Amino acid sequence: MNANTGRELTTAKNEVMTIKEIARLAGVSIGTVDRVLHGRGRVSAQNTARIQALVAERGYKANLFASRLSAGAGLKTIGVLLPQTDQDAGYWKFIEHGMGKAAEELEPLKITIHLEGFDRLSATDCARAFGRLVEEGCDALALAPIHNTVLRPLIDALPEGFPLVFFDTDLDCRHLHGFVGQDPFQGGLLAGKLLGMATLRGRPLALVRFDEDDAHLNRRAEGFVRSCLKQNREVLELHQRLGVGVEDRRLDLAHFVLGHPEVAGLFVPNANVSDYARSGSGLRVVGYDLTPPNVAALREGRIDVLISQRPETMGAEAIRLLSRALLFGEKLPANVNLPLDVVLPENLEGFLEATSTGPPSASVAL
Amino acid sequence: MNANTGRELTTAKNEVMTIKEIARLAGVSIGTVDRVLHGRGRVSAQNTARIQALVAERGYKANLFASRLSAGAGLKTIGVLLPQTDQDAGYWKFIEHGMGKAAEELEPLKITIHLEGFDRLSATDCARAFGRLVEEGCDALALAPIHNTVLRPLIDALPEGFPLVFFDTDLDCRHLHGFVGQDPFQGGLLAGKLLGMATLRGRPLALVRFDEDDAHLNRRAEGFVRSCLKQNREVLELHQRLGVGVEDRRLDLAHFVLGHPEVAGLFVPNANVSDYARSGSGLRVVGYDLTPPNVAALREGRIDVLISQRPETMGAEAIRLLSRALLFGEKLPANVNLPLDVVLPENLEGFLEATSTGPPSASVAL
DNA sequence: CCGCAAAGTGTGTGCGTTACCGCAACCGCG
DNA sequence: CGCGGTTGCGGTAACGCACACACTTTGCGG
Repeated sequence: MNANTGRELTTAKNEVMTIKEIARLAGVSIGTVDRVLHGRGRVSAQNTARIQALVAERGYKANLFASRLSAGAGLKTIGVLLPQTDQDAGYWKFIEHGMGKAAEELEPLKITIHLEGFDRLSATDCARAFGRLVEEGCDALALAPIHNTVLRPLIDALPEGFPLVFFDTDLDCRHLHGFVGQDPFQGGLLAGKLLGMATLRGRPLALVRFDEDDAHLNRRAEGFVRSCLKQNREVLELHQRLGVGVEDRRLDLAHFVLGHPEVAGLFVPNANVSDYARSGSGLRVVGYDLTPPNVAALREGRIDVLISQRPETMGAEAIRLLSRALLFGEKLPANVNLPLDVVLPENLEGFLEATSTGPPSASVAL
Repeated sequence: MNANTGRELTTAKNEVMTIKEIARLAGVSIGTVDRVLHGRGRVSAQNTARIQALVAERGYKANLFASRLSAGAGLKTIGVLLPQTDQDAGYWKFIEHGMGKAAEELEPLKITIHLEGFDRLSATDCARAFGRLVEEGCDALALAPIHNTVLRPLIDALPEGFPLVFFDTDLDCRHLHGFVGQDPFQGGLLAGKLLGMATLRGRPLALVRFDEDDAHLNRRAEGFVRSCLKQNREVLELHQRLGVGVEDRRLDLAHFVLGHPEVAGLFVPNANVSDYARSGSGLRVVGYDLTPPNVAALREGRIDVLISQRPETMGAEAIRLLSRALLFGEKLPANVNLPLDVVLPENLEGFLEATSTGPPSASVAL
């Protein structure tokens, strides 16, 4: 009989503690225990101490079902703050979709999601949306802290222990929180490596630089440059003004290629990569995100590799993290480090089908 | 005010139907409604009809919390059948780990997992383990149907509607079931493409063929050959006997390389790829699975790319699918198509950290 | 010494479902 | 007609927790 036969994956505690049992052991009534558990005072110091000791010692945990049943409507709300879904080439729409999937799963558990969108270009609009969210009286918050300077004081004003999760971008604040996202530097490294594999040794590589002051983008670029250094390759930069149309970008690219015929590969560190997809040149192209135009270009062979951050997974995981915190009192921080997905035409379908709400890391329907 | 402001992701039904309400509307007692709902008979035909109509019409759904609370012990068990975790280079151990993660999340929901391991090389042992599992009286089953001929009749003997999920390999049977796994043919295509990117055009590629009669492996090999055809490359095959040690494999490889100096890349369609990692030759190597020796070889640059099937996600998803079926009565089939992960040293960490229980597809912590 | 408040504690009810008990009406048989 | 058995149904006690309320004890001022 091998060691793998007939095992349980969870240590079944055959003795489940109930409030009644704790009360019996402490020699008080369940009312008193209840008051201690919920910290509503009006209990003598010694009883408080004894009950707390018993709870810790016997590992009492409230029965989730009884608890949620008795809590009347018991409806919990998760507030979500993210840019309008038509911005950033639909990137946020994917995230929202993942959240919707998670929300469906959570419906039987009486958890609702309340979305507030803001204009990505307006910090004040972001702050206003945050205000609306707080007024709603959410029980937990998930947000993309893009406008960190406006948001930080607002976040710091939240009550301590308030369940909070950031996604896409992390934010350093004094509040304990979870994070769901990707390592941008590593993504740049990866892009460099992929272009290195696909081009002849020694040929220089190019990088598109956007004027935007986006920390994420810059870290990706840094990673890319580092990778080129490791490969002893020259890096050329194609500077790109903001707010320029596709036509201009193509012209700029064509001009750049003419001026640097030796360049063998191009890295576009964001979702705009389809604007730089090759038309005639032999330039290898690597970019970010599975937006519709990018997917089309990948299928047509005008982009070689896309790095995906699995936005639906991101949305779903953020919601899952918070639900577990709400339902089971699971404590944050609990981060989810999303993998850097390498997408080629050959494995594209798996990423598209995968409704990709799935996570790279843990929860139930929770 | 934009369309993205203040939306709910779930359609909140403000009027929640309870058994009591249904009973009132039908002019009977809740006991009668309960009997109809659970099909325990002893209810007149017209009452049965009326109640069923009301339930359908008003969209009554049992309150999960009340239901599980009253169900006394209420403990549900998911049975899992998989090979012993020390076989296949620890591949199954990863799956088990993912299941353990999911089990942890599910503990508060009173769902337990019961594991039965079998010897991968013995079909009869597999059948015996299945028997033990059924005797245990599980409420749902997750299994890796490797020995399909022995298992099919046993599976067909399960009661109709029994929650059933296959993982790793799918099995065609008359039972409705879910599946969690990867497309092997597409994986072979991907391997071909990656080797194509990393090697000079026109140079031939090689494929290791194992004697084993494994449908999964063969499909991967087929995909690889197809990819080479598309690239107009010759494919050479390195036949490998089963049960041969690492030393012999290395010798065989060295011999092969000497005999075919023009070969530029090697595809090993399973987790044994570290045995073929390059020592001195310039052969590019692509293989499968993030086993410890493979990960080490990838880090050392002796393997170029690993394709991962994210076994922990597989395990976790299988469990999640079943929990949702058990808890919410979600109906199967519900498949999870796992993406083909492309792993290079640059994005390796994301896959290792990611505890990867996360899914590529949907549900709660459930 | 009474009244009154506050502190400390227990009791009770409700949440929705399930399981079980038992009543009433009807059946057929001796 | 009386009796046991069946069918159809209502009633109700858990399940464990949360909350409201009522009760007892203490302390203090009048």
